[in-house]
Amino acid sequence: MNESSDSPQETSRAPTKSEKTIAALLCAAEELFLAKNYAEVTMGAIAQRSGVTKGALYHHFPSKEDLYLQMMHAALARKRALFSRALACAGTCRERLGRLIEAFFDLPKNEIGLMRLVRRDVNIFAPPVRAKLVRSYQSSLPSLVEAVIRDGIRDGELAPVDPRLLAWHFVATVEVTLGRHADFVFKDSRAKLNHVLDIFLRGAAAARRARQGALSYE
Amino acid sequence: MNESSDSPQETSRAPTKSEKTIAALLCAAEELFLAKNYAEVTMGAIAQRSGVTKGALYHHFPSKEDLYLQMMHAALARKRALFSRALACAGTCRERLGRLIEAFFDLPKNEIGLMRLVRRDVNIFAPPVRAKLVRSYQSSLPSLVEAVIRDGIRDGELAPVDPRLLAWHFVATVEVTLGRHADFVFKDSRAKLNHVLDIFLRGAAAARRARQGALSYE
DNA sequence: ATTCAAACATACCGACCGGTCGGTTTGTTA
DNA sequence: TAACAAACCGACCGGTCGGTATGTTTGAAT
Repeated sequence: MNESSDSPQETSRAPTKSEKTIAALLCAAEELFLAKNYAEVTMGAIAQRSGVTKGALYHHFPSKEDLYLQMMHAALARKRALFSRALACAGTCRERLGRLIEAFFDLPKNEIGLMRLVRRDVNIFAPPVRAKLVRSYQSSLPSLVEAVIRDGIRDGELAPVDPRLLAWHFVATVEVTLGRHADFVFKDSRAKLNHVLDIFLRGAAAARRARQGALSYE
Repeated sequence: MNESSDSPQETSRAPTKSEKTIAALLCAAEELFLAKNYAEVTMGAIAQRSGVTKGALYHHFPSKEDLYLQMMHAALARKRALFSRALACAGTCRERLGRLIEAFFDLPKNEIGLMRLVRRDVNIFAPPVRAKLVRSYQSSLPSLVEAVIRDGIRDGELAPVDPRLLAWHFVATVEVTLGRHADFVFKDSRAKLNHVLDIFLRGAAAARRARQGALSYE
């Protein structure tokens, strides 16, 4: 691997040959890991799809696991940056979460798929690696949501429930609307967005008109 | 395999030697598939844990995939029977769903784990098999919930949202409370139960006399 | 007791896959 | 253009695992 020119702060210079290869490998890995199970994706297949050989692959990545993790961490970092921007604006909790969902639904299919993939695949790695992956995922979405929810609770907009737990509920609610059936129920992503916010904030019970003036909890 | 004495209607007679072996194999498969990833569980390991050899295993099950599927289908059938009983009682939607959650939380750890396992592993099978697995899971829990929810909508207790979608939201809400963090937040499963019902029915928004005076479960 | 099929055990095969290694190309520098 | 290192190739290895072939035991019916 070449750490020589890899700095955490990306500068936009002309891409090296090596960098282009690495990018191609990471891209191929994304597609294949999305399409098939971890165990079924072979290093040979990844190399082949990248137009290089296994030798070249192992020149840049020390192992299959490392390739997967680098791919996933990069993907999660992209999401974190995107979602952070979406949540940066001021407004009510509902508005900010709406922005987030909007950004999420506007993502291309494969990018959304990666967010589901990581939740599916964490369990196949040993504890130390798994923990790192979980943290990476955590910081890419749930912890961002948690911050917004914490604000919402502080401002009396949300019920005083454990913020992290609420964040997970929110993520879970969004994830439900990613299934095929949801596409059948809602005509556009705007409808989905409102549905998610309504379900998460107001729940599934009926008779939810009069909720404005009531006392808050305790 | 011996289909000779396997009838859909189980009669309680003395278990054949072969049946005991099959049961041991299925049991071992459960434990191993729960503990490790599908690809990492070897047929040899399953046989060894059952106290037999690979030859015996392949005498009863034609393939690894088939063994996994039989194991999972049996597990899901158990759940379906249990949950059906829990939902059979009359009452409000909230009460019936409460019964269901109760039954769910009372399940031993490994049985709960199997419900999560199937959602994790569906993606590793080819479409025809996957579809069958999905249907099996679907009928073990979500479709039961859907029926209750349909009643709730009919009676004006729930908002007129697509019942199937609501059922998935409910399942997702329950699943969130299975994490480690939830055990840290709630002291007992009774607290968890009320939390799930509150979140699912009323949402996360404040401005509601949430827990105290309201009609909580039972 | 004989028989015969089901229920196992043992040894093995073939395929695959992650990873390695020696050698070759390519590009850069002096 | 000589020299050197990074990039890359492709054949190969060690090991594993699903699955099979074949022999041996059990047990119940005849």
